[in-house]
Amino acid sequence: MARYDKEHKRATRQRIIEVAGHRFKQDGIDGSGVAILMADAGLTNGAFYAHFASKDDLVTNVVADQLGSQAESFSALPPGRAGLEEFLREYLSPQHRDNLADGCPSAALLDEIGRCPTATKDAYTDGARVIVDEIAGRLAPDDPQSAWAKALGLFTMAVGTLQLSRSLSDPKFADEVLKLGMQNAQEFLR
Amino acid sequence: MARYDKEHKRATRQRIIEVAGHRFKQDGIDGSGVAILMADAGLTNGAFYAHFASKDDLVTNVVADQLGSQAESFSALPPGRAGLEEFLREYLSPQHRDNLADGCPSAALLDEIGRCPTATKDAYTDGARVIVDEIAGRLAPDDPQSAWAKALGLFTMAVGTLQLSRSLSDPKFADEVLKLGMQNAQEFLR
DNA sequence: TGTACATCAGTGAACGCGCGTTCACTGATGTAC
DNA sequence: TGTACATCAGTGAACGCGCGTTCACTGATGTAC
Repeated sequence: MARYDKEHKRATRQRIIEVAGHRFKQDGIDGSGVAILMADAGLTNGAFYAHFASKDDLVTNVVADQLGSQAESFSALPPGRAGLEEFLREYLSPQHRDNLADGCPSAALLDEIGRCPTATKDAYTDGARVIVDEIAGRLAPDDPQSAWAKALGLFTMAVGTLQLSRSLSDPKFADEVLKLGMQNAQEFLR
Repeated sequence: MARYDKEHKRATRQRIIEVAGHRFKQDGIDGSGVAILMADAGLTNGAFYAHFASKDDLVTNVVADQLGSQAESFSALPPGRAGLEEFLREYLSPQHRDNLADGCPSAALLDEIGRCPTATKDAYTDGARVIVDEIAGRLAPDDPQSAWAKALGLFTMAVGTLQLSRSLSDPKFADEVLKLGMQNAQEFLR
């Protein structure tokens, strides 16, 4: 029935979602037009609407995908606090700061997501819950509930620290912010 | 010599900077066109370039103005830690979360500022230094240096917490995030 | 095995619109006499 | 005091451009016989 492999269209759609994730984080959501996203995916702009109802629809899918990937990346880490500390060390590194496109979606997009329609915020809400759960579970494996405040503190401080370091034109100051951010994070882990 | 009061043009320029601050925080920098900024100021778009060299130039001035105002607002607070706690209580309130336009420029614009040209980041860098200094001075009046890490932790966590609360579609979750954020902030103040 | 056909992912030009920016101009103002 | 003039902050139409979206179409594919 289908002219192409059943998977073909699904794979293309997924490819668009992934390149859009990179582009959005690099240039912002408002700053990334549909035409360039499609060019990134090796397609022309007209094909976009065979995959998504609108740019907003894509944004919602990108947010879900990005948060999902980030949550998944936790499973590649050593278990418990050790893995969390490793995550934070990479998170608060100059490499992560200087590589917007491959980095944390929250740090790159959080204040734009705050202005997005409800559907997009829904996707973000679901994704954020999973990530904070994961952090809390590593802080207190026996009673994650009890560590939710700490987990939230770690998450928000890490996001804020990365954003701040990215907004400083003085490289020494920017590096210092990351270093002190890691110091504060370790305070949370104690 | 001048047809109008010497202060007239300066006042208009300042009015544009202030309404642009509100609009940028509400709709984002990319999301706010020059025409609507000028309409907000009660003017037409053509007059813009008598006051600023470009939109980027305005953005830089807005960032400096916004951070300066925020720094100034600290002087209206009670001295020492008590004032800091009062500030944080207002900062992490649902009212602040739901009032983008009058709120913290960092929470509303930080990841957009991270993508701005150097001149804008310079303005942000100067402004941020003053604010973190202010926080550190309240944490450790005798040796502000020693409290810089803590001050930075408080600032980044507060910014991240507000941004997160604004991005959640579940109102209970969003309120909980603010509550737990204040709990974490108090941990820093101890 | 070879040919005619139906499918449909993707093309690329076009839509109206708002963007940042330019510019010839207007008209209210303070100054000169 | 009253009139002609110079100033210049602000007007509003226009520029080329990229935006999100639409649509008639192409052409590679798998199917039917």
